[in-house]
Amino acid sequence: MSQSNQAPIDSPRTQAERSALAASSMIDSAIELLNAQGIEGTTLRAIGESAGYSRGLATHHFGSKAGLFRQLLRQVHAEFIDDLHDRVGELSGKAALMVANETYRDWVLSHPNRLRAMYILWFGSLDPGSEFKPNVARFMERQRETMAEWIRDGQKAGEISSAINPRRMALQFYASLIGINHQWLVDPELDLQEAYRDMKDNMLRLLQPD
Amino acid sequence: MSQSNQAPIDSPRTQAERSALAASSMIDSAIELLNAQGIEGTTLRAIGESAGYSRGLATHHFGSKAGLFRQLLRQVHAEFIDDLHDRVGELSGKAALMVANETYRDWVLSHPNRLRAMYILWFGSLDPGSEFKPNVARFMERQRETMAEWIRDGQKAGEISSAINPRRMALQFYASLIGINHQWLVDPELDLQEAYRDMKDNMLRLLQPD
DNA sequence: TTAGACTTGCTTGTCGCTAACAAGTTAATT
DNA sequence: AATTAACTTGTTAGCGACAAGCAAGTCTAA
Repeated sequence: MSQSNQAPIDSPRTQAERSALAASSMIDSAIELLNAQGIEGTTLRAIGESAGYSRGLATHHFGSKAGLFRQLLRQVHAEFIDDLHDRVGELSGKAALMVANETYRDWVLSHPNRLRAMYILWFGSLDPGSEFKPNVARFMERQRETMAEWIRDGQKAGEISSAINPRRMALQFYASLIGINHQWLVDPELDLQEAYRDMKDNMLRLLQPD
Repeated sequence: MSQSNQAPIDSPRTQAERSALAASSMIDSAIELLNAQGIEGTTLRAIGESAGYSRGLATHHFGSKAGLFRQLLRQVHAEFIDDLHDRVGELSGKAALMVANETYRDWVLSHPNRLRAMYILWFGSLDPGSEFKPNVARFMERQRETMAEWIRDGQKAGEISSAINPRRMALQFYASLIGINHQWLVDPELDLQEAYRDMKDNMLRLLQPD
């Protein structure tokens, strides 16, 4: 297998830089490998070597394969949340929900490999033995709570039906998101943008006060 | 690891019976192991031995781990479809959609291990290297098409809004189902029955003619 | 019916690969 | 120069997969 990344030509001066670069290169390699080969094909040896290092460095840095995936998820989760936060800004209620929908859709287009890697790990995480399932559960719970908060704001503003239970409706919305992305991963022919548009329309319809 | 199943005391007389019993015992063992240990922990050795046979029989029967999972899914899919068909009967339109929802919910209660094993494999199937992804994709596509047909019937009968695109709405409904089950698997504390009830209410609301 | 040939079900031996850990080497910091 | 951190290499147990062999069941012919 050819090396898709290379060790830096000018090695960084400090240990911290050297270490950080190695970790980040290996995370990037892992994302590419997850997209190309799946979880099984993403071996620690392949991660290290395709990042330009030895077969053992990934283990040394992350302790275990699960440790690496945990770190990978932490990073992608943080990137997504930062992006979402920037785009939602001071919005709340319906508007925030719509922007969140669009942020997801745009990630599919702009960072498809990162999103796919994240979902591959999410869906792989429900193995009873999985060590990073708690990370996934916590992230999803926080996302749902954020959505529920937006719904509450929208109710106060009168733009969302007060008959709705925010926490439960957030769960339904989040389920739609996950289910759509799953079906897209299983069948890449699926028109994801159309599905996102339909989901958005349905959400608006369900939120509307009578 | 103790053996949860045992080889039959009275060995069946014919080769065909012997073989069928072995295959079925190993599939059952695999379902239990998937629930207890996940995909990784479900080794071919454990499957064979916990069914009362040798470490090599699962490989011999199913060719590979993927082959075994393929067969497992084929069986569980068939069981589910049979059950669904029995319960839906001659119903169509809204009524059929509601019965399908209830059938799913009841499976969660009556065959939790079978359902969980199925979902573990579904979610594990989107590995690029997965050999049983096509099975999953085809099953889901057929289920969606069945739902779309019910929606079309409901539109003809005037009980479902004619503004709806059946194929696309079926995708949305199916996504909800998958997403809810995923979140339940990640967090078993989640109130699945409540989520199913909410999903049903939302479906009715979305289908309703203006 | 029954003895030997044949077929099928099952077990054991083995190989290459993996994750993980330990021990060693090289590079940076003090 | 001494110490610490980053990285590489050696090694082990366990995995899936395949091949070879053994045992149980089935068939055929006298």
